[in-house]
Amino acid sequence: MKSLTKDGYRLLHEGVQALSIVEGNGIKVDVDYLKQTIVSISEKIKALEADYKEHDVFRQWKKRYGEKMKLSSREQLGNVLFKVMEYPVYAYTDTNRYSTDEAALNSVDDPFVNAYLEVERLKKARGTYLRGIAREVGPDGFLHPSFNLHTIVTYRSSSDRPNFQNIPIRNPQIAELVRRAFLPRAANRHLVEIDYGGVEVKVAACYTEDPQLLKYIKDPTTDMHRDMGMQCYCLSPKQMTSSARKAAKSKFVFPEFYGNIYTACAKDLWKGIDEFGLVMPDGTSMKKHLAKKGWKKLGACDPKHSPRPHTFEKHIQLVEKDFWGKRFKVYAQWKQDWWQAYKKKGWFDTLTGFRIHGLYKHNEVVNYPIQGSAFHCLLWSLIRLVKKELRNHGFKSIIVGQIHDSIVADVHHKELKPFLRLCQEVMVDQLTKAWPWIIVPMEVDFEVAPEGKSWFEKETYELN
DNA sequence: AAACAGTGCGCG
DNA sequence: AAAGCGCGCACTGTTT
Repeated sequence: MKSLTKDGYRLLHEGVQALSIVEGNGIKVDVDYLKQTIVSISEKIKALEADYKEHDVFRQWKKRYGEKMKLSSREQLGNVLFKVMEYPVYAYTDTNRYSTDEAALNSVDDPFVNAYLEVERLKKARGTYLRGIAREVGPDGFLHPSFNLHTIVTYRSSSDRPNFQNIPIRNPQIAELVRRAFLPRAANRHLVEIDYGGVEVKVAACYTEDPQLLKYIKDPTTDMHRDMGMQCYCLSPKQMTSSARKAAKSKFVFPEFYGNIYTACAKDLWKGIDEFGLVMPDGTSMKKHLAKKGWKKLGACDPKHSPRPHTFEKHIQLVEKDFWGKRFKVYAQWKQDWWQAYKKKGWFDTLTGFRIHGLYKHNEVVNYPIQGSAFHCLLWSLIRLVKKELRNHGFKSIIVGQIHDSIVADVHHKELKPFLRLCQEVMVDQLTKAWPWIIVPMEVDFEVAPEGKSWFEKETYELN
């Protein structure tokens, strides 16, 4: 990090100061719950592993490795499945070993792998999270994760000891297991999360000034993810569902914005049909519906070969072409121009006051300014709240963490509404005034856990 | 024993 | 133009 502007320097300097206060505040942890849960999960893992012996894969594994057999060795498992038992190889790693991630194991039609994946999920929760948190928690029952600003190439932040920015949430069972350990610091307080809605898309619109993207953001009657759901799965407005919207958002729109290509998107959208339980309103299956539309099977999804006709892959190739060629063509042009300018100069500037020098790939050059500046919106607001507003208002409520586009706070019950109002004023009104390059409306969403209850129990909260 | 590369997986 | 971006952490297997 050389060549910063004065504004950029000041943001990081004050950011470090504000985050050190957040680190000092810390988060209350239910240590007894952690201890008990580690024990009960260990018993569950033991019981599940006892059933392994019934399976052929386990017997073959034992036969091949004997004393050296290790259930935690994916390399051994890969050799047993793909070499010994000769299941079809799903993929290879960078160093030409058998790929044994979740997708590769799911491709194997054997009951053992389902049990194995379930146990591995529990072990991840126990090891990285329950034990990881228990190891770092202080004798007073508070956790003080570090937040770093000076080591991240994109100009976002990171967190460690433990990493507070990757606590499970997507898998509801695992989320409950881990998040029940996080509590407010007193029975009359709430854990609260305030997040910027769609901030990366909004910042992308500020850089690219794409009129279509701006319209989607400014006109609340439009919905980009809904439109893309209809297009990807060939649905009419009446056939469209919220699950198809979610699938399109996470499997097409965001990946495309970050530079993924249609082959990978097609594969994920196809997988998403089962993952999101997508069916037609009349009960017919989504795959049958797509076949009727002329897309009969997934296709090879190999970037080296062009897609075969009547495949879903072919369809998504056309959707992608429309996405960048028609729908967001100004965004596409911006990416080209931005990349060309970088190649000529050797650096690029962010809207938040940084000049980024060095050797970067195309996707990095077009993604970093957007990811970095989106986080800087959060950082600016956090600084203003921690170093100024919360003090001036004499609040007992404090900020205890930060997750890229959201703030986690420990809030006194009596201060709940004024605290949220203040956050909204800083994160929306004050920020927009301070940074005139923000040419779209910002918004924040609130989640609040009941008084004295854990982080797992947070719920959407309407401020009025 | 410590360090390293590789793999996998949790989050935004 | 390249074939999504970033981060931290646990674990294996190998080397120092």
